[in-house]
Amino acid sequence: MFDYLVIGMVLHEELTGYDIKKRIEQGIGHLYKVSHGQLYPALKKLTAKGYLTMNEQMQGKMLKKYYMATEAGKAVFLDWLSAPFDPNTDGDNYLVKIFLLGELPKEIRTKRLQEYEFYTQQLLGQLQVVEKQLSTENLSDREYFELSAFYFSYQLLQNTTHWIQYIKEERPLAGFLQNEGD
Amino acid sequence: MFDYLVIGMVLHEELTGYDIKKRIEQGIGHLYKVSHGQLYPALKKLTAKGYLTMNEQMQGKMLKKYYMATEAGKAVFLDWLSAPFDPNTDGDNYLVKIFLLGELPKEIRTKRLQEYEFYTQQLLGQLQVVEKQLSTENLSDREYFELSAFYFSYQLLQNTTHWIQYIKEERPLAGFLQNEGD
DNA sequence: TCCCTCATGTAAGTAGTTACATGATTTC
DNA sequence: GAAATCATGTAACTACTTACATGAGGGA
Repeated sequence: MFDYLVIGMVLHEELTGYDIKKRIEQGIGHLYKVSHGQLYPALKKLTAKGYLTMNEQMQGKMLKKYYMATEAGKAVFLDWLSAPFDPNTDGDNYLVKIFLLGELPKEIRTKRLQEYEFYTQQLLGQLQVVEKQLSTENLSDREYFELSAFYFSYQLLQNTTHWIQYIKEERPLAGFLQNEGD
Repeated sequence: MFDYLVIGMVLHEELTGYDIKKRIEQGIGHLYKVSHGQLYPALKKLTAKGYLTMNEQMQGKMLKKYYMATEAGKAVFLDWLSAPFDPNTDGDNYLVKIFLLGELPKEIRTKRLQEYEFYTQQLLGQLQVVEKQLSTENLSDREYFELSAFYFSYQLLQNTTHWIQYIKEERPLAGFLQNEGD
């Protein structure tokens, strides 16, 4: 998963390890952490496997290593990204896949987003059933805060569903946050 | 962190490993995963350290092991939970701490929630600055989906802030999801 | 001159997953 | 009688974090 994300960063441009880390952080850094102790060995491994090429360049006294995906790298990346949504492996970190989804042709992309949407709506339905069975009155402190975590999950799922519906239609992002209430 | 969560589950009642896993999953299972290959060794370790007691009981032909926190266990748990909010260690998984927050006296609890709120609002402010500098027109497919991930983070942070404000005041949970738009 | 960012790497240790392994109880 | 759930454990492997280690470049 992390390997695919790395390959996905260097499909169209040469980047250094440092750049790759920054790009990931700028996009999904609030929800996905990368340490450089994880990244540099991964770059080595992916280069050895033939999924990346490495191109050393001197800049002043600094030796920089620029990486880019090979054809083999692009192929395994697209295989991974094209695969149908699987709650077991994609349930967490679906955000990573969506972050990269622009690399897929529109038809496949839409299909994948429909699967994500279906999945989140199913989950939401399950939480709605649970929610109806809950008693939210006369709660102890303990119960109040335990339940608050449930409501947090519930809210998150609602908003995720809303977001997927929005981007599935590729509606303009500028209006995304304003339209919360519609 | 996981260790404290486990101790937190058995402060007031004896539970089996299996029960502990279920309780965690029911509360925060959508956002925090527990494997039993992680739990059973942890129960052993925490018992060896003197933070839990273990009490074996035969039920039919099944040997069940009931765990409960010792005074030492309760002490380290409360130390951990009472500690001021630290973005480095609590930034992720603040949900775990809030899940257990009912164990703290109201004053400390409120102080901790104010810290969480302050932190999320600061982050939100940062994202607002970034958002204003973004151009969201004439995006390539690639750029559209990369940015969509940014907006997801943004939305999440907005909702988290809203949620923290809500539970800080201990307002009735039943009304939480309805009041999205106010 | 100092500090921050850029830039790359290793290595020890920690944590976690997955599969292996087994068997009882309950529900349909 | 089959399937799902209850119940506990180990062990190999994988992944990740953290600290160690080094140094250049740019701006105040």
